[in-house]
Amino acid sequence: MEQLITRKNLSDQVHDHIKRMILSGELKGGERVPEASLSKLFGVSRTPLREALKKLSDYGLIYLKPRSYAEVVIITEDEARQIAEVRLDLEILAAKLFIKNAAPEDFQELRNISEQCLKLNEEGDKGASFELDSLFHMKIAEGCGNFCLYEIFEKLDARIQLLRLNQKLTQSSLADYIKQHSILIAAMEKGEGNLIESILTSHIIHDFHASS
Amino acid sequence: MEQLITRKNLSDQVHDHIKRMILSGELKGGERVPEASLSKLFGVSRTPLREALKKLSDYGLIYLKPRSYAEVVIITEDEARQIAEVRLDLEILAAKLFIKNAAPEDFQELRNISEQCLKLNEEGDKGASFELDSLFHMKIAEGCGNFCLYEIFEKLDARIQLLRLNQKLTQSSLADYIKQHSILIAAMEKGEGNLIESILTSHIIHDFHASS
DNA sequence: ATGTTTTCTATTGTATACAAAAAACCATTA
DNA sequence: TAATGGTTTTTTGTATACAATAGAAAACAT
Repeated sequence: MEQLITRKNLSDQVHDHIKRMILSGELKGGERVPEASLSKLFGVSRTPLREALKKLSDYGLIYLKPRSYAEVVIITEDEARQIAEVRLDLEILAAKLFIKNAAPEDFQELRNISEQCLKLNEEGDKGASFELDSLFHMKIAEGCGNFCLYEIFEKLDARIQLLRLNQKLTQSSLADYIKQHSILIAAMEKGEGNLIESILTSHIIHDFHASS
Repeated sequence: MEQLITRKNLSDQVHDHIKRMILSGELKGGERVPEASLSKLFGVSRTPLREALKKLSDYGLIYLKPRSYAEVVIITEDEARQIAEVRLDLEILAAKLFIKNAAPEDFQELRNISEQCLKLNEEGDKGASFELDSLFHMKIAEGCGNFCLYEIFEKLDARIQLLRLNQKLTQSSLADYIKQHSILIAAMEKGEGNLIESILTSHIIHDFHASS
């Protein structure tokens, strides 16, 4: 956690940069990611770039074909289904732990994020709205008090964001989706486990169906 | 999956080797892992070694203090609790998916592993017995048909094995633990969800309590 | 024209050299 | 003696050069 402040080494910077390029759609699925050209683009040597690519590969964002080229992954429909399956299970766990461990401020933060997410969607800023949606779910993972679970969410989140890129959602359908966040918060505050499960189930299914 | 066959690049070999050194206790928690001396030990340059260390760091086996040294992680009691918490949840998910997706041969394989695991413990070969215990749980993750879940298990498994090193368990207590595998298999064959949950709960709690 | 072999080129894998920073050491001082 | 400051040493961060291999292109045979 503490190196988040000092992290100035090129590997991590490059990693974050390429990650953003992938998640913004600048680098598309299937596109090749040659070390040489990217290192020239960023003005760094191949060493930190290789380390960045390896990490991206571990996080499932690029496919590192050994002794050959690297390319941005394409998430198949079946993989998306599997990710949603695991995600639903873990979101339920995270929400239940959140109830036990979160402070009132954490709930307030969720409300703020949720409101802003909805507002950004109304303003038509899809990209920023997506980011806040991710943040909403990550905040639950953070507030649940289980760092191991948070790490798993981090890895899943990258691939979920990648899936979003291929979703063609209308603004109103997205609004419905985002509004579920408030319902979830309410259910968590009341501690109603069954309700949480059903809300999340419909929430994640919504997410998955939109992508397939 | 396919590079498991061809993987002959030094980074991965070194990674596996160091991982084994850590999980066998040859490299103890808190011990420093300097690049230079290890690269000399393995007869490779620092480049593949660095890549191996980065990966080990991503898998939570070593702590890479930026611009400083690397050391084998020490899993605190609280972290162990968190890992067990997530693990229990995911084992239940995996077992339920296993029921739906596994072939009869998969069940047979579980039985074989479980039996051999028990035998090795009776023979006093703790290390090999532990390995088969890990394999048992990994086979469930493999057979459940969700690769994403399998990947998460892979990461958790490394840390769980590390925890085992500090457990001081008697042979008979271990035998009790291993015997629960057969009960779990039976419950999975009958498809009794509630029973699976209670078995796994006591199984994982056993694991955790032994480590704290 | 098509399939196969061969050569070439582009790209990754590895080693090494140098730069930068942190940790360890030691002398100095209050 | 404990604390402090500067110096040395160790260790990591980065760049670059060379080796090896896979993919692409070209030459060849059928």
